[in-house]
Amino acid sequence: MSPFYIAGPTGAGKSSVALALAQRCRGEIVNADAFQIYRGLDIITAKPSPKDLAAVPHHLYSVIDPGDSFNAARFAELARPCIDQILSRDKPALVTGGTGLYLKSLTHGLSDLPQASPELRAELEALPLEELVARLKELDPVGATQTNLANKRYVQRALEITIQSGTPMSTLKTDWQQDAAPPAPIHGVVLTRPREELYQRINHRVQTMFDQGAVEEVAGAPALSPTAEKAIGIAEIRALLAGLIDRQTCIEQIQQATRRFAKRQITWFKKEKAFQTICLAPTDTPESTCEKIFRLFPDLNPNT
RNA sequence: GGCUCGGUAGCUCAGUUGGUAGAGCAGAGGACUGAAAAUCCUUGUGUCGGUGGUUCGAUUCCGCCCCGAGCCA
Repeated sequence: MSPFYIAGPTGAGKSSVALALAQRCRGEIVNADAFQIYRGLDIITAKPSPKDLAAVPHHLYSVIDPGDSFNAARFAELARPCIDQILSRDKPALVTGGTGLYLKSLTHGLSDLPQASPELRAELEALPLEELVARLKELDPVGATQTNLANKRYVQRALEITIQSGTPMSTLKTDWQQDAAPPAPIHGVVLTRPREELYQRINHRVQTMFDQGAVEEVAGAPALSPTAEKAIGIAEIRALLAGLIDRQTCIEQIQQATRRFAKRQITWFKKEKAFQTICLAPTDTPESTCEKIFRLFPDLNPNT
C-alpha cells in the first residue's frame, strides 16, 4: 500500500478536503507543508483549526521547534516511518501539503547526499557568485553544466556536496527524471482553482489572518531559526511592528507574496504528472471534492 | 478669469536637439534533489490627453480645447 497525496497551491482548500476525506475513509493526515511543521505561527501558516486537528488524527503538524532549522531530508525521515505506521494499521495515509520538494522527497526519494553544513555554508556565502562558479567548474565540471549558475544558492549547494563528500555532486545525484519509474506507485491529486478565484481566496484568507491576530502572533513569537523565519508574512508584519509600513500595506504585501508563491506552486505541480489534477469551482465543497476523488480512486472509497 | 507646471505601459516616471518610445514596480511564463512559503531565470506596442497647423514626416515645434496641481485675481 502507498499513501495518498493531496497537493496543490496554497488557498485551494487542501486541508478541508483532507479532513473530509479522512472522515469518510477513516484515514489519517500527514502534513507535507514546510512551515506548518513548526510549533507556533498557527495563524500565519494557516494551520488547520484545533477543532479540525482534533477531529481526525493529524501528523507532523507543530512538531519542530521554530528555533530549529529544518529541511527536506529531515522531513522525509520523519514522514516515511509515520506513513508506514499508519498504513500498517490498515488506515489510509493522506499526505497533504503544498511543498513540492517535500512531496517529491517522498514520491521519488532523495539522493544520498551530505547534509547542509552551517560553517561551510557561511564560508561559501561570503564569496562572490563568480568565485563559486569558478570553483564548481573546477571541482565538478559536469555538475556545473547541470546547475543553474545564476542561482547562488544552487551553486553553493553543489559545492557543499562536492567539498564535503569529496565526490562530484554530479556523480552522487541519482536520476530524478520525470519519466523514470518511481520507487513506488504514486496516487494523489493536485487540487487547484481558476487563477482569479484562487487569488481571491488568498486575499480573503490573509485578511482573515489579521482579524484572527496574525500581528500579535508574530509579535509574540520566540526566536526563529533562519528557515522558520522565511514564512510568508513574518518580514512584512515585523515591518508593520517597526512602524515602517501601515496595516493595509502590510496586508497587501502579504497577499501579493502569497499569490506569487501560489503561482510557483502551480508551476511546480504542472509537471507532477503522477498526480491527477482536480480544478475546483466555487460550488465545490469538501464533500463534493471527496466524491470526485472517489470516482478517480475507487480504492479509497470505503463503500466500494 | 490670468499665469505656471503637468497629462507617455496597469502604477511611478524617463525620453525623443522632429524619423511613432524605455526603466523601475505590478503582471505573466519558467526552473527547482537537505534554506523550498526559499532561491533563481525570462518577459515591456502603448490612440505618447484631444484636435487643427507647420513639415516629406509630429509623441516631440506652434495654436486651440479637455483634465489635474499650484500661484495671482
